[in-house]
Amino acid sequence: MKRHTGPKENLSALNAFVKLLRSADIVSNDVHRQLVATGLTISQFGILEAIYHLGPLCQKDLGGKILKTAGNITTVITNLEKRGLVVRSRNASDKRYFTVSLTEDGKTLITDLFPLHEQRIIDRMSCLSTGEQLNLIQLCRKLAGNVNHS
Amino acid sequence: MKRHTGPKENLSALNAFVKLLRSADIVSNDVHRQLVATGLTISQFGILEAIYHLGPLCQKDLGGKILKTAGNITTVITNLEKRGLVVRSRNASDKRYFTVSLTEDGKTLITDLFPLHEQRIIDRMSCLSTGEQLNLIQLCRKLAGNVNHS
DNA sequence: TCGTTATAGTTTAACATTAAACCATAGCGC
DNA sequence: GCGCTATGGTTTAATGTTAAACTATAACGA
Repeated sequence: MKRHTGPKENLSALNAFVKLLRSADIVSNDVHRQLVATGLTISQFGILEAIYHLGPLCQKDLGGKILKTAGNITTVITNLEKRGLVVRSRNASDKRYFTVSLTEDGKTLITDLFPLHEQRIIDRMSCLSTGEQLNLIQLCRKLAGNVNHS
Repeated sequence: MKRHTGPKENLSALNAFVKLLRSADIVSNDVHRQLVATGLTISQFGILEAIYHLGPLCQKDLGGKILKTAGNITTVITNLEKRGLVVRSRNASDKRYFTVSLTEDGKTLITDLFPLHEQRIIDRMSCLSTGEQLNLIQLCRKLAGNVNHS
């Protein structure tokens, strides 16, 4: 078990880090650019998408889904609520929780938007073959420390 | 040349997209978490690092390095200047440009911080073998549309 | 030279984001 | 029931972030 690796090994680690962050940034920008036209931010879209797929969630769980802090979730949910796209409701049995659900307007919007979003992702990722995509998924899974989950 | 691929191919594209963004997010958070103690934000660190490695740059180029908009660079540079870590100087031959350089304080700080930062990256990426890191670099290069650059 | 266009940077308004301090509710042990 | 601790959510202060409108300088063509 070798503790210190040589400069060459380190270079690939540094390069991989930089390339990973940068490509994720570029791809994310490309895919989300059109969101501007809908008046939604990336985080707002992420919240709508999460509830759309998983059903009503509490703010803590939503924070886990889009990897943001509790304070931030408060802000984003408040802004979505102002636009009438979601509603908070107190959980009766445990009053610490809110359950955040889509309104009819919110459901309509995300139902319209999601297929287009999905297609943009498919188009953007098409520069990789299916085999390369699966390869990338494996590497990212290892990096995220996520060994068994789908 | 097939235009429409089946649902299975699409699934891997969607999955790769989600995993890419999420793993980049997780890795970035892990590596940058300790920056809080230095009082620097990720963007501020990125600017210092860019000038440290490339020498004085104009704001436009700095924006290209950390992939942020011009308005944002103005803010970040202003905050770095307030802390005395960088200075703006007007370019004499073309007065539209500023050249942003490190002050002595800025140089000292990034010189101290960078080796630790580098080591954290190496440690964080060590869950991938060198071969896997090179593999990841290739895939990210393709995704970023960056076919020839190192 | 004048008008047009391009480019670097700033400003503005709105929202995002974080860490840290805080509030309220819940759970637990005595 | 009373503290203690844990947990979900909010608030605050500071900074980041964007798109869009704007200013200033430069480049270019008629």
